Amino acid sequence: MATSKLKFTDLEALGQAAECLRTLAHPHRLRMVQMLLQGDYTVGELAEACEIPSPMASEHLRLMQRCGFLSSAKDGRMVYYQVVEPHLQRILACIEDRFGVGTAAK
Amino acid sequence: MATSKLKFTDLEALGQAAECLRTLAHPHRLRMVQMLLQGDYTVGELAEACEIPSPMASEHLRLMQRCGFLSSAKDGRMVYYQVVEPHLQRILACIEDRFGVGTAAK
DNA sequence: TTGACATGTCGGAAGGTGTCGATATATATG
DNA sequence: CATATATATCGACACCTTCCGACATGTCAA
Repeated sequence: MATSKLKFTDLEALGQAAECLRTLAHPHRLRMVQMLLQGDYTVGELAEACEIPSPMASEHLRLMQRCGFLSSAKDGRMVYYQVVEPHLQRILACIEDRFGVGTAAK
Repeated sequence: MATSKLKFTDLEALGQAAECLRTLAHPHRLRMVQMLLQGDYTVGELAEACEIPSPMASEHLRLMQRCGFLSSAKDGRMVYYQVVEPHLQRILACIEDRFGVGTAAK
């Protein structure tokens, strides 16, 4: 191909992008991000929604916090997490568009 | 939280989404998808751009084809791959927006 | 203080993934 | 035919992630 004005992201940046995507690529973490994009939740609430014990949820949240996806705010003995990475909303919208959104409006 | 009309994707669908994201979450595969969104390339061209041997590129392409991301067309002894999953363009746009696009316009 | 609860952290076992080398298939050239 | 090229596939190994159990930290209530 006669490379005219093609622009590619360099492999090093793509390595960081891949790391972020791998952090996101887990059903429980996807669920947590999806929930946190719609409101604030504690570790326990997120754990219950994912049907996993709280310590494991805490570990997933820690991974996403280290990636810069989430921030946490302590309130008493509860900890609320929030989404701080703005691109997550667009990516989750893609996923919901492709894999559907549950009709569980309760 | 008084769950009013929150809609969450069920965990099984998120499992499939996570599998797709894991397939995408690799620097070489991201580069291949980025290139294939801008034109047609052979296995060898993709391998050279990723600085990996062709057999390894072939393996990455096979993974993405099994995920439904790509399709292939044979022309002589070359094989051209194309992007067939429409959401990939939006996701790559997100990644380029977050991690930048190389200014290597040659 | 003691006890209960919410969250966080550590160590190890099991499974999956990436990478490499060698080999296989298919196609064009001489 | 033999050879070279392009792509695909297989086996094996190291590495990473996930998960679980146990324990630690921190906070509230009595």
